[in-house]
Amino acid sequence: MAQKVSVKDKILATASDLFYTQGYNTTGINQIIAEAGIAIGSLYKHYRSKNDLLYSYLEKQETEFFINLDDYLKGENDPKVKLQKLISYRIELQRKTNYAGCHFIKANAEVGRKDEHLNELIKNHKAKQKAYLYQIINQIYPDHAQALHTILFTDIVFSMIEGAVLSATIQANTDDLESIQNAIQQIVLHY
Amino acid sequence: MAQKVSVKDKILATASDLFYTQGYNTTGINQIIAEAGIAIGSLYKHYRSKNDLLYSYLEKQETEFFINLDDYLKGENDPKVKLQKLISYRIELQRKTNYAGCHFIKANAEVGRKDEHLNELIKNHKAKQKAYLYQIINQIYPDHAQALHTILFTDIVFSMIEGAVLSATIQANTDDLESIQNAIQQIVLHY
DNA sequence: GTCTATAAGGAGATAGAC
DNA sequence: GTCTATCTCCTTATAGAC
Repeated sequence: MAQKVSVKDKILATASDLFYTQGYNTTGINQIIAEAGIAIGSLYKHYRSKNDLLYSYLEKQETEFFINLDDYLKGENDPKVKLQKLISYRIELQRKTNYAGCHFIKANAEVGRKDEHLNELIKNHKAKQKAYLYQIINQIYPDHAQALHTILFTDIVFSMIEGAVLSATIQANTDDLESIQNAIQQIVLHY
Repeated sequence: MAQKVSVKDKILATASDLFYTQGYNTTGINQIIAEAGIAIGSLYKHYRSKNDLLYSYLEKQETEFFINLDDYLKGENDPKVKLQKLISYRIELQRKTNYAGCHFIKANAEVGRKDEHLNELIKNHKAKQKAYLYQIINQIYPDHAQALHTILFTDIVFSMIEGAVLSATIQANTDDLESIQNAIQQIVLHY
């Protein structure tokens, strides 16, 4: 069973790349089939519509994001270092993708809340990211005896990361991501 | 000189509203002229292209954003209160616009850095926002004798605001904006 | 799986009459 | 300023032959 790279996977890989780098609305079906080197009949055999392709793209990103993050943090036990590395993970991702930003934020800005299914995918992803962060911060401050409670600290760190990733897509650099990494490091070491 | 509302202004107002609420790429020229109740000939008499309309829209937003912010903070002298009110300003803006987010971030996500002129407009706006914030924070900590330097503190507050505004567009609420307002309040009061 | 043809509609933009 | 006509091109999606 299975060829090396199935046609279905090739379609999704090409569409994903185009949606991410040049946007969903400005990517046409014809461009997808041309760059994937497949026939239009094959595309509509595997995917009902362009919208269906968008969902599949984000569902795959959702899975891969956390698999790669787990892999990146594997073997690290100090939660303070984990938090630093979580930001390093985002920095490396931005550099690798030429500062293309977060897949989900981009889709949100292009399509928005009109599409309920899409909005659910995006909200779920962001909730998972926040929960992941909470779990690390809770290990740093297990007794909650800090100036800022764990939940509130998670909220502000989450917002910082979101804002700094956004800034990377505008400025085409990781300056703000490095700033917040530096500041969070200082906060965690001193308090 | 001047009618009550010039045709040129009406075009820009309609286009601005549509670009902001439903996006630039998904808004057509025909929709703009229909909702503005003007003729297509008039549109192209005042604006060279749809792209030209996008620039004019953001240039006007740039001006209005700071005029309204100045007005909102007018009469407030305590920099700590100013910082709180600056975030309240963003919270009110999001509630008023049904959580449509930041005009510039949306344009950045839809068009991106491909359009150099657009990217310049966006970078300038964000730089001005940061400078505005820096000026307030510098009044709070004029001697810099704090754990976090003024520049670094400005960076993280800026990222927090950006991230929390973004979150408002995804969640259709101001929870994260209120969280960061709360946290910043605590930080400023205690340190 | 491939190919081509085509439907049905929308896009941005221009030109000319009034 | 208004109106309508039109140009050219592109869009998503379907159908059928091979």
